[in-house]
Amino acid sequence: MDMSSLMKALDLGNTVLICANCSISYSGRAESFLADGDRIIMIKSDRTLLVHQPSGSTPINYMRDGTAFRFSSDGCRSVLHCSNAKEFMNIVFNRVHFHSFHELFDGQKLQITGSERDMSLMIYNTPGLIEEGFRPLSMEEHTKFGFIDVFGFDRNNVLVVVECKRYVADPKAVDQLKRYVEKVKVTKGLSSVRGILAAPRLSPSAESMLLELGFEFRPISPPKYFERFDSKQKRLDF
Amino acid sequence: MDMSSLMKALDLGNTVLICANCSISYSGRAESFLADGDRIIMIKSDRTLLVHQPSGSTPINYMRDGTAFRFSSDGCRSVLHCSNAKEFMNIVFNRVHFHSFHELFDGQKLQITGSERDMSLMIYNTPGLIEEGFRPLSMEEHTKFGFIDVFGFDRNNVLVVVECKRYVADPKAVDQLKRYVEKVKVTKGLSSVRGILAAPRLSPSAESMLLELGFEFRPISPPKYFERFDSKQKRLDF
DNA sequence: TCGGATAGGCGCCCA
DNA sequence: TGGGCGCTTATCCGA
Repeated sequence: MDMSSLMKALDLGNTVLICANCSISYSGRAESFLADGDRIIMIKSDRTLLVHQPSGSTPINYMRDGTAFRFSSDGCRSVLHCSNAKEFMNIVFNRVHFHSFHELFDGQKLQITGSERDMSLMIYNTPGLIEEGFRPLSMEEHTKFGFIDVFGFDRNNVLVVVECKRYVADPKAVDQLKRYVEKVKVTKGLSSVRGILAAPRLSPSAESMLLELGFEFRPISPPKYFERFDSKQKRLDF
Repeated sequence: MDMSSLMKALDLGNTVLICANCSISYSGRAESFLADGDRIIMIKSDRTLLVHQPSGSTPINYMRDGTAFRFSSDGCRSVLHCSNAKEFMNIVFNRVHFHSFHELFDGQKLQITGSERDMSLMIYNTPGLIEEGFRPLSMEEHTKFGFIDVFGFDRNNVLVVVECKRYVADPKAVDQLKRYVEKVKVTKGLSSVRGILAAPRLSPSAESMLLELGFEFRPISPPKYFERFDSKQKRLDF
């Protein structure tokens, strides 16, 4: 591998692919070592470095954007030294199977639907999903009461806090709902505030926690969630 | 790009790299679309697919391991159809800049220190980090009381639950500690159990929550954490 | 920049 | 396989 051409490619903002047998040491937020093996190394134009093993979705090692790179060689082996403000990584190459540089143009962002926010929006626009007579007041109230997903009154004018989860609601979700309900109680000086957890489904311990706290569950899925796979789910078009 | 050779490479368990201008549609756990741009596509031997833009550390699109791939072409454009049990993805190629296949051998796992578990271990082995007279009983108790990091008695034989966080402890960490303390109280039938949060630092709202609950904070960092960068931090050698 | 929360989170361990 | 949870989480969004 021609080191100077690689460094030049990085300087030009190219994206670099290297396929090599190497070992990797990391020190920073933690410390790690990865013994010899074949990996794919990707260095992006923003100086993010990713090291991928031949299986798994997450990189086995990585450095965040803005990393500085330097090559060295002790005759026998070449080493890629990577560093940023708080971290170091050394990649020791045994053999480079392959490498290439690419100038890539991509300014696109992912357009996505089916997030937790979309779920909040659906409930806000169709309050009957929670119950007859539910009147949402606000969405994503970041100021007075924290980060409440949907917030409103029930038919008896009792305040309701709704927490949405796009997948199985677990104990953490109940913790979170509880925290928001407490916050609203204190802020508003109320003794009674309802807590409702809206999610496709509840985990067992989340269910027992919810019961114990006197909170409620609504089986609701994010819009478009699995619409193609679960024909039984009623779909609300927005 | 020769589609049949690519499919053959995948069948052989090779790892595939493609650099191409493409657009991507996804439907499954959510629904998304990514307009035309240059990306790096990686298909691993376990049939994980990753799509990387020229910046950022996370893939912009991906399919999990065990995905099935099929190519099609309508004369003008070729399309890679990806599917697994619950998800679909279509990658529509405008132009393939480059592609290659690699047979990779890597059975190595990352050896890492500085995790939350290492922090628990450090406290378990050096109880004085919590306070004089602290006697740990168990670590990572997964059975009776949940997932408590460190669990023990103080000098007055009062039960102590310690929750470790390797970075800034936030409101969720306090929620978690609270949940464990409650669980122990109920399980053991005790009225008084101490809760201690061990972390390098506390977020503001975590601090006020902790205070309100009568819990305590210990400024402790995971072993080796930033040892190389923060010379002011007292280091305990293990 | 910091704080708080979500994520198509992923990956690991254990029942 | 599903629950529970840590992560060198990353990323987004608002103050």
